[in-house]
Amino acid sequence: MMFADGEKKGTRQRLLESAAAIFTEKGYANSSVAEICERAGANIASVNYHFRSKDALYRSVLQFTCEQAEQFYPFPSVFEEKPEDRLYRLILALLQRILSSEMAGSFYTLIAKEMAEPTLASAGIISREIARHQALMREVIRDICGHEIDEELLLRLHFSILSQCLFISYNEKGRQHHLQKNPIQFKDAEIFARHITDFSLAGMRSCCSLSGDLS
Amino acid sequence: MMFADGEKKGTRQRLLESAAAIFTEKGYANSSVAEICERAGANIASVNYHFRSKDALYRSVLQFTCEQAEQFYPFPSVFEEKPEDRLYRLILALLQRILSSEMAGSFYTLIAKEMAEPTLASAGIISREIARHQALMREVIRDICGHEIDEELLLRLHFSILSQCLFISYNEKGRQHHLQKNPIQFKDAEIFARHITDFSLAGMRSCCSLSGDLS
Amino acid sequence: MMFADGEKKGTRQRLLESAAAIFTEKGYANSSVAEICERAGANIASVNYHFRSKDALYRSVLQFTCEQAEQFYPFPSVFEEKPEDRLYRLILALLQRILSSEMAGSFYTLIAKEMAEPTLASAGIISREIARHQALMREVIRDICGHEIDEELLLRLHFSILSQCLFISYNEKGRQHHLQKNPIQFKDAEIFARHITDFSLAGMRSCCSLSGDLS
Amino acid sequence: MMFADGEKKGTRQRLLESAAAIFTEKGYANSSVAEICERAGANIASVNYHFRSKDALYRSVLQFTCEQAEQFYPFPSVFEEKPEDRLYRLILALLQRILSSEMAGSFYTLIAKEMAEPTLASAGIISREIARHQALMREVIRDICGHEIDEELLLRLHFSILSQCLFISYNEKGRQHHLQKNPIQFKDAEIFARHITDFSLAGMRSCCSLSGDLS
DNA sequence: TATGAATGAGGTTTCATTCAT
DNA sequence: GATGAATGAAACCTCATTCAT
Repeated sequence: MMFADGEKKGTRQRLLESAAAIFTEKGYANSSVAEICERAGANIASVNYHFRSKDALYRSVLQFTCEQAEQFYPFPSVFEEKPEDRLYRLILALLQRILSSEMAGSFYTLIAKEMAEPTLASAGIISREIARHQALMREVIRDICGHEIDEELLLRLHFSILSQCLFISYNEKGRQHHLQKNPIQFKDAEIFARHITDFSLAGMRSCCSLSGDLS
Repeated sequence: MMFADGEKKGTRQRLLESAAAIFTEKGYANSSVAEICERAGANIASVNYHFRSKDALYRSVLQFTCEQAEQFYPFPSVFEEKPEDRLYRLILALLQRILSSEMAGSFYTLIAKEMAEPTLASAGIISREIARHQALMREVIRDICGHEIDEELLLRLHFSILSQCLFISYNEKGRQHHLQKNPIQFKDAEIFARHITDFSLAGMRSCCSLSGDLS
Repeated sequence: MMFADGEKKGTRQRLLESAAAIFTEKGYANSSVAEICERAGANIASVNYHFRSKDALYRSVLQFTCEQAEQFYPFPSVFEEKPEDRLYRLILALLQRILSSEMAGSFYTLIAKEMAEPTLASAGIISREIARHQALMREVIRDICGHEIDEELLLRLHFSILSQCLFISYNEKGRQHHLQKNPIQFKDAEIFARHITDFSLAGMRSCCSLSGDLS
Repeated sequence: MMFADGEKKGTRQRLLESAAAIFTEKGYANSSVAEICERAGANIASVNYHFRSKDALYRSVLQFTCEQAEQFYPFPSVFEEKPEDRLYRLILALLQRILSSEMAGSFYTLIAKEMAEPTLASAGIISREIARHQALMREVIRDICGHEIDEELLLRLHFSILSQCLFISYNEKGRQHHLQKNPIQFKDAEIFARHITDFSLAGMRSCCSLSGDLS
């Protein structure tokens, strides 16, 4: 059922947004169906009515936040300018997807939580989406390092870049609590993207030439 | 009551080890006292007898795994060889602490989980230990980049290195499930440490000279 | 969902009545949620569904029995006959509230138990209701002893009267067991009210004139 | 086992005193064996070792506090002065037994709690001791009202006096919390005894003459 | 004589889910 | 299409008691 702008959102949609926010904040295990319904102003039975189970709701949330992220902060297309700029744009989009408060929840924060404490429920969509992003990233890395790059090295470079990006999601009460004085905000996205890009560009080039020298 | 080496361990110790393993595997919220006791071959009330609560048990596990890590894989002392080698040793020790299967659980995996989904119970020991490791890392970075390095940049460099190390802990069912074909094993620690070191050394130097150029 | 008179009561109401009876009989600490649910023919989780906790159920029971008492045996209005008769009616109403078996539980028996072993949960409603009854009682005492009566004396007279009334609640297995051959029943209420009134009237007058002589 | 003055008290004695204090403060149900042992500086198994069970410890505490009360504040012998003075002394001794802080616990406070929430464990000693005090009280009442007094009336007069005395024990957190501004202290015992005596003397005389008139 | 360790029964509470309307 | 009531399983915790030394 679709609503025109300004019309009242349906219960299903409100549940989706409420759940997205709460799962993003607390993770799957620490979120209760009751709390999600309460924040959505819906009946406690509505989750099971609309989604069959908490588990299925979670999967719907992954789908929903994934689409939202794609819509708000699309990844740069492959056919663009210099690879260095594409890398920056790719990293920036990732950070924005994590730090933005415009969306109901953050798909990539959920992904980061899934890495730490996987919910078997997630398998499908997360793997698919990561693969999609990975393909873009590998393309960029190849453009920078040369297409003859070793597969193992490619995996590791992707790993190094991705880990820095997802680590950004451990904000507020997690990393910030132990490491950071001030929480990282959306407006810092560009600065951090710049840093990660520069850091990683140098890292990539160095690793490639080392590897090249050896072979 | 004291036991000679090799003799049967006391219940408290078995609980500690069982809990370390289970918390490391599943995280705090997904672990149940019943399961911990069962694996330890202990009565379900024994957690309360020995530790007062699940929460306090968790804190004891943090303490225990922290000490174990320090004992098995100590960080390199400050008074050592070249800074580049010290960086490598620092990173290697971290990866070993995460990947080793010799210990009952992994303190740094618990830290990584705490970053993703913080348990307020953790505050003390984790902050303290992170600060300790951070101090060592900052010292190395300063030795490499020069002691006049900007504080903001120092924070970001530490962030970039640490994120790669902790991300290694998202193994088995997490990252591995979505990213990796094969789980990372203890024997890979040196390879990965080498990679992260090289990648980060280049990143650091590049960021420093960029920063230096600007000033 | 509404029920016509005589129709089956809702679970919430059955829980309230069951809890009122059991708390009145055994006190808070000796009553278990399981027993309350069993007597109400309800699931053990229903207390939490309807009242959130045993504690909150207890507060609801205080409220419920208080209203019931007020409805069944209202205190005499201030604008009545001679003060001596008002005193009698006030005391009688109190005893009836304690001894009646028409109501699910006895608010004033709960109050008496709270005096002996206070539950911090009770504070609000009990203090309020006691203050209400105290105001009525002080008014009567003043009418009998003269309005210039000393505040200290007023407190003590109220104390002497109230203590006799509440002591009546230590019935069945308490006082009766040690002091009384036969339990005091509802039909004895008038006899006892008569006794306490006469005893206290004489006491009040004597204390007042003694006090008057001194001044 | 007896100890000379100044010698270290045995565990059994320390348990008795600790239990007396805690039972007096919280009542049987709200006191835990663990807390009693802790306050006594004894092992948690010591209660069962020395007394067989919590229940048996409680009975020992009743016995112990009863003897202590008798020793510190003996009731006036029957062969004394005027009945009015004897009544005063009887009431005063009761209040002192309740309010004194010299003793490890208060037998009469325990009695008052037993009235509100009887522990079947208590039966024996409490009935016996109450009967003893009742006999003294009845003797006094008879001396004042005349020995031909009606048995029913005698019971009621005893009831009226005793209820006022025991009500004093609902101190600190109970009655005081709802009724009293300041807690009643040991030094107030005489004032209260005076009040209860005067109040009750007048009540008794009035009830007797009323009863006499009727007959 | 005494104790630290351990236990089992039972308590309250949480929670996802199902039922009946 | 939606909901308030109800439920069963399982979680954590408390506690008096017992065991083994």
